[in-house]
Amino acid sequence: MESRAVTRDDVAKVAGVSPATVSHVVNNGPRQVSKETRQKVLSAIKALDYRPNAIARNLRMQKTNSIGLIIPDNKNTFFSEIALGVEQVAFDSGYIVFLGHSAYRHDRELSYINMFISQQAAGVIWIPGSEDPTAARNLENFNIPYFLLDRVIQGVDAPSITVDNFHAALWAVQHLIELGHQRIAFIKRPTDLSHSIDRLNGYMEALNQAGISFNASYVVPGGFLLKDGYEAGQKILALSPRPTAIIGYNDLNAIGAMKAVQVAGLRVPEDVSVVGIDDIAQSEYSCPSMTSVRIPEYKMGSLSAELLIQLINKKLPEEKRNTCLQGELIVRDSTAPPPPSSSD
Amino acid sequence: MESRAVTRDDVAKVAGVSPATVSHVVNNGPRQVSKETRQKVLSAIKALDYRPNAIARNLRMQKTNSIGLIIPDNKNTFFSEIALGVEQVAFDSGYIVFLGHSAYRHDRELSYINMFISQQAAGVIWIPGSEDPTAARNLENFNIPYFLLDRVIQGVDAPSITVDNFHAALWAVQHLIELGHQRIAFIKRPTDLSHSIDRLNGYMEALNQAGISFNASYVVPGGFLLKDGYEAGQKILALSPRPTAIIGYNDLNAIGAMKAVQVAGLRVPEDVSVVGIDDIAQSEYSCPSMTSVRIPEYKMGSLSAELLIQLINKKLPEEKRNTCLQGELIVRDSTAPPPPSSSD
DNA sequence: TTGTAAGCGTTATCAC
DNA sequence: GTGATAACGCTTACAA
Repeated sequence: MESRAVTRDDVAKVAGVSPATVSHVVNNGPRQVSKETRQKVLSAIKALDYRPNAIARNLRMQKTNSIGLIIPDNKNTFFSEIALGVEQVAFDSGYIVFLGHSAYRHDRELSYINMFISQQAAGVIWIPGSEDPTAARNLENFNIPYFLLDRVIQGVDAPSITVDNFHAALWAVQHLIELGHQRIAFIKRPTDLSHSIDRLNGYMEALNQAGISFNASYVVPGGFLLKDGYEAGQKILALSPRPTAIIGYNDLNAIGAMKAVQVAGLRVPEDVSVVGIDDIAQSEYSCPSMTSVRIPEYKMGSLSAELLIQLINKKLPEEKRNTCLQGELIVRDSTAPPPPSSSD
Repeated sequence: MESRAVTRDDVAKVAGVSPATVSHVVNNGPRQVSKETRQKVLSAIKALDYRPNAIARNLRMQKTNSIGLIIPDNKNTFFSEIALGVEQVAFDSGYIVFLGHSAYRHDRELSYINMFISQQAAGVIWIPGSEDPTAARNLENFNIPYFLLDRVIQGVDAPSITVDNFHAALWAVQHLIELGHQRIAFIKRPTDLSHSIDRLNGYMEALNQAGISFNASYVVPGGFLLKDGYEAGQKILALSPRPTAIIGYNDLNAIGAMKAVQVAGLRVPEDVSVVGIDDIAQSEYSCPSMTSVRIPEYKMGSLSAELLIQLINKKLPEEKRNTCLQGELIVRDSTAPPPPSSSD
């Protein structure tokens, strides 16, 4: 039962050929094998149910076909769709994906990077959960190609795929301003990273362009879950004068904020408009009155895998080294805002 | 730049000791190393930034520390939480996870199983997307321990962690019957697997126990996404006499059905009650009036990894080979149903 | 067209 | 307490 695994030499023995010939049949080259010999080898392989040992192959070839992927949290649909995109492309290209969660912690990030180095990963795709450049430097020291996703790290000049977060937020605010809103609240990420800072900057720039003065109390921190948005929404609704619109820095907290509005007995969008940045929670069904700036997260994953594989094969064109994807405004609340209240 | 990787021999040379000694320092044994020698080795390791090559180690040891995981679809929160649970436990135990998506297709499932065999995975965790036993047989032939998650395969006697789907559905229906409902519709999985059959059986058994005759037209197929539930909900609302309650075979299609109810100008739960099986979409915020039977999907993932590792180490107690987890009824709509319509 | 053998970076079994 | 050396299963240059 607990018998030794079938190796290439076993196949060679049964087929009555040399081990090298078996290799050349298995790999379809680089040497020619006569039709007759090939047939003998193939039937021996089938008879023994021989599976080439990828570990031995990897050691000999000094390279693997595995790609390391680190995302902060697979519970967050934004990241799980990215992981899906990475896996699909990797699979189609014969790569296999190691999945790690950083939980936004740099020590876990670093552990995974070090594991990937040990495992001789062919490349790494990675959504940084912190600003620490150590992990990136490690990969560089070991010449492992990598792509940063969604966020960049200050001082690290690496291949990356990001989203134009500045314009995503800018468009969201402009949309609301066009509808006549003046008091626009913004739920921001509690601990800032490059992408959340960009969104906040887009928010401020849009206000600035419209000549609306910035009110710091309208910027409320909140996590990215429904309950976080709910709580942030409650804080926002308690402000005076009450904002007439809320932008969530992601779609889930926007939906949570929307619930807070409804629970407070107010209507969306007649009393308070809500806009989410990103739209993975399928708002057209769950929140038909919520406008969103849709971010192509699946595309981020699939594209990053595609480009990483090009990078591994040293075929990545320079102009694709840093790609920035645009979000798309999906308008679902065309209703005009309420008439200005007395304090305006 | 493109220099050869630092190996154990390089470290030995710099430290002025033999390669074997380096190994024993790196692995903390099995041999004793004098404090002085150890220090020389450690500083050489640091100076050269030496990382042991896991591939070479795996080949020599004839085993790896990787676990293969196959889920149908990472976009589905149910599966992505499972993946999260698996990864957390694996990481804490020093294992690394290969992630594969089957997309419910057996050919992809089989491809991944074969990749895992090639990669000499220490174990496999796997949510079967089909009833085909081939993949399971393959793992058995290669003595790779595995756990089936969420579903079982007919004719395959394997370690498994499942959910008591029968009672999950039974409780959902009993809850509705207690509220006075008689016409209860059920959104079922379009293509049946063991777990969805169990849910349907639970539905029928509860009706049976309550002496309510089964109405086949009240069982409507629908996928597991919001839009699928929305469409199934529309079909259900068009039935005559109209059901007063809808059970979704998962929470997302239940939420979709709820939207259909609202769009039709009806109230939830006064006109139509909705119950979802599972509750990962955080219904307390997104659908405060939807009752759910919560299924512990994170626990499924973490427990499966824990037990798989025990199985790998031949320490799995027989009684833990097949575990069935219970769902939990979360009641959010205590409102009584509308008075019976004329046709009753 | 095929066989032989070196070597990938480890661990483990020998000696010393 | 330490140093040589034989595997592990494979790819591939070199012989035949």
